[in-house]
Order: sequence, then C-alpha cells, then structure tokens
Amino acid sequence: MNLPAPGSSPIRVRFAPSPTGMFHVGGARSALFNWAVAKRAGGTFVLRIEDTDAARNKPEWTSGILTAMASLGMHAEDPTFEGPYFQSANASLHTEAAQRLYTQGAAYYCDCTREDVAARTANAQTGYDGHCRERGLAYAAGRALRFRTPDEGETQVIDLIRGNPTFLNAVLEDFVIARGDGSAVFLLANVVDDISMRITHVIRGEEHLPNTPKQQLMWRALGVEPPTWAHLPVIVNERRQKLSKRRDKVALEDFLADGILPDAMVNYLMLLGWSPGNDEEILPFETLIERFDIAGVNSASAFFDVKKLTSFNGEYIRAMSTQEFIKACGPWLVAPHAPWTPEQFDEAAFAAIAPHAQSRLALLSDITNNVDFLFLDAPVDDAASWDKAMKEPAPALLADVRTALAGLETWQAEPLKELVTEVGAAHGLKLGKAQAPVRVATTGRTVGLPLFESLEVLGRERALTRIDAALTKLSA
RNA sequence: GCCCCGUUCGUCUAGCGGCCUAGGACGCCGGCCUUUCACGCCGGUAGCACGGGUUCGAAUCCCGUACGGGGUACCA
Repeated sequence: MNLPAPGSSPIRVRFAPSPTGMFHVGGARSALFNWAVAKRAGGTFVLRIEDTDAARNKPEWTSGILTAMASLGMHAEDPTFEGPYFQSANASLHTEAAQRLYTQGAAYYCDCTREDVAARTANAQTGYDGHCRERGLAYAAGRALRFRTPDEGETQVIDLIRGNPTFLNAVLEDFVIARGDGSAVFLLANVVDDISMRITHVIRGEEHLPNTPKQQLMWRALGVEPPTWAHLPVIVNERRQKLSKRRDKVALEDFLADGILPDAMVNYLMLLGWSPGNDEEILPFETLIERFDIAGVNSASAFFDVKKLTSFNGEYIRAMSTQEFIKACGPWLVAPHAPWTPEQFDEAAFAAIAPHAQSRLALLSDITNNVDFLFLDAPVDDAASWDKAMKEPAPALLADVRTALAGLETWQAEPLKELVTEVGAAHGLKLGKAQAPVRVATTGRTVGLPLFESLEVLGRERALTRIDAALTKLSA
C-alpha cells in the first residue's frame, strides 16, 4: 500500500465505499459530505475501496465508482483527492495488527463453534459469553481471535452529528477480530486502514454507529487516539425504510440517464439532511462547501424526494445558456433514446427550437418527445390527442387553414399565428381552440412546444403534407 | 430479547429559552399571464408525536410514553 508522507495535511477524511457494481445515491451523498468537509478545512479526501471480498469484486465496479464520483465533480485529479487505495492491498498489515493485539493480551483465541455459543447464551442478553477468555488458547487453524472488551466503564464516541453517544462496556461482547484462517474481519481491517492512512475524521452511515465503540477500543489498544466520527442519517423511501437497491431506484447513473443534471443532483443531495441557511436552496457547489458544516447535519433520516430533485433540475436547465442546453441534450437526440436516424436529425432545426424547449423541461430526457415531430417522417400517432382535437368543427377549420397556409407569404411564427387566429375567428373559435387541430395534425400531440414557432421550423412543405394527411384521415 | 439512534407542514428543512401569530423550499390548491403544455408572477393549504416536569417564559432544557429506524455473524 502506497502511504502518504506524514504530516502532509491537517485533516484527512476518508470515504470508503464497497464495490458493488452500482453507485448508490446514499453513497453519493456520503461522498459529497466527506468531500465538503475535506475541502472546507483545506484537508485531504481519501478514497479507499473496501474490496475485502476480492473474489466477488470486479475491476469495472471500482472504475464505476470513480466515474460516478467524477461525474459529480469529485475528480481524482483534484489536489486534495487521494487514492483510490484498496483495502485488500493492506491485508498483511491487518493480520499483523491482529497478532499484535494477541501478543499484548488484548485479544485471545477461541475455539467455540457458533452452536456452542448459541447453546450457552440462549437466554442471555448479550452475544458471546467469554467462554475462552481465560483458557489461554494458542493459535491453531480454525480458532478465531476475539477482542477482550472491558468489563466495566463506558466508551464514549465523539460524534459531530449526534452528540456523544456512550456505550456500556459491559454490554459489548468479546467480538471476533480475526477468522479461523488468521484473516482479519472488516471491523479490524477498517481500523488498521484508518490508522495507517492517518485518518482524522470518519464520516459514514449511521448503520455503523453500533460498531463504533468496538472500533474505538481497538484504536486505543493499538496505541492511537480514535478519530472524530460523524454518523449520517440514512436516506429512506416513502415508507421510511432505508433505500434498498432491490426495491428502490437508487443508482446514481439511473438518475443521470433520465436526464438529471449532475449539478442538480449534487445540489439536491447536499440539502438532504442539511441546510445552507434560511433562504436559497439552489446554490453553486462552491457556495455550499463554504457554508457546509458537518455538525449542522440533521440526525433524523431523510426521504429522497424525486419530485424536488426534478424541480431543482428544471431550475438548472433554465439556468444554462442555450448552447449548454443544446449540448446537454445530445445523448437524448440519438438512438436508443431518439426514434429517428442520424440522417433524419437536423442540427439547425433543433437549435432553432431548443430555446422553446429549454424553458419548459424538468428532465433532459423529455426533450425527445418534444422535438420528435421535426425529425420523424410523420407525426407520432397518438389516438387520445387525435380524438380530443379532431371533433367538429375541426375538419372544416383544418381545410380552411390548409388553404390559407398555402398562400401565406412569409412562413414565420407571427404571420402564422395571425392566420390561424383569423381562420379560427371565421369559425367562431378563439385561438386556444383553433390551434388544437393544427397542432395535432402537424405534431401528433395535443400538448407541445409553442405551435407557430414549431411550424416555422417544420417548414411549409412538411406542414402542408401533414395537414393533407390529416384531412384524408378525417374524410375516411 | 439486548444495545444505539431518531421524531417541526405530505416531503426536505429554519429554529439551538423570549425575535414564533413557527419562516423557506418542493408538492398540492386557486388566480394572473397565455397559442396547448409549461415557465414566470401572486395568493392559499398544512406542522412543533404524546404526557409530565424545570422556568416569569419551551418547538427549543430534563424525564417518561408511543411510534419509527439501525445494530446485534469467524458479512461488509
């Protein structure tokens, strides 16, 4: 393991995800909070991949984590970013530490089987009963190493978020720190890694809080003062259960693939469990970092509200320049998202219509349906829209519009609007009603981008062809 | 069972003993604007889990209760 030179930076926070093949939004928030703490304090952000189960780990999972973090602005190129390190690379240090604890008398070997323990402790309130504590067993294959927890006193955890929870040492069982084959378990490995990387702040999910007193005991047994902890509240679904990848949508990449902008995601995630102050919520990441205080993070679990995320996204979309917006739409203008071919796509037409789309989208992925009428040979066939718009007096109106359109001098939004207004009036219809059949005939849908701007971009020829097709369909 | 954590509008939160007639944001509802749908603007709805204390005064401090969550593996 490639360790940093000592004394290089005052604060070192570590983010330690396990590679699972997907980057969870909860993990993303945790990474962001770690990152913010490191940045804010001018310290170092250390990324350590907990690849303990190397057999099940796949290299692409690790790169997936790196890619996901980079998409949110946490780049390995950043001078305050250190790593990634791999837990598996530190294995020899882990077993050394276990050895040391045994030599010191802080740990002892135990040959009890799970069944033995269960039979003896059936009615007890704590787990392991300390059966082998004083037996003086030496190491032998199959014997686990247990940490000798104190019988009295209490262990106080210094936690920036939840005050300082204290645990009675008496209820801490003598937990296993190394398996029968000599390898260290996660609990110990973590402590050894954090010590060897000189971590000063551990910010992680609250599911680790009950482990913390055990880890603190090990830090001290290893001769090092424990770090400062911060246990983040979990993120829950609408049923108040911890977000699970089996039942909930939690993959960061899924949200990005749906057209959530990374900046919007970062902004939203930073506000889950924390608030930058009284008023504004939409703030650039730099400002959020400036105001961030891990001690101000709430201790209650928070619901991941996709609606609010989406609303933020809409604001971010509207804040972009037209050029940025056009660029951001890129992925949704080609297959598999778009139903048209590259040959059918018209860059200039898209650029012309883009500003009208930008002001009304909440999700980038919605761009496809909004502009498909420009690139498909015929408007989409939407029966509901057709039935709604093509009632009487639509046929007669459409025929009149068609005739007038053919003779229109300048094919531009303003004159087009005047024309439909006039024809509509002749049929006793306000523009709101009169535009509907024209819209459905040319775009296929009852709702969409501003009609006359759309027609302008569509062009006279295609507009007339489509209206003719609609008239034919109506008379059939 | 045992241990730990939590509880302010539906949701995310502000609040850290008087500024609270509890503020903002998302959602929802209504209105304006309007070529549909949106955007934008204006307005509205709705909350301190419950019960005891402490205090001149409590959403804020303490103790219970209830309800939620997490942990309790030779998993991570």
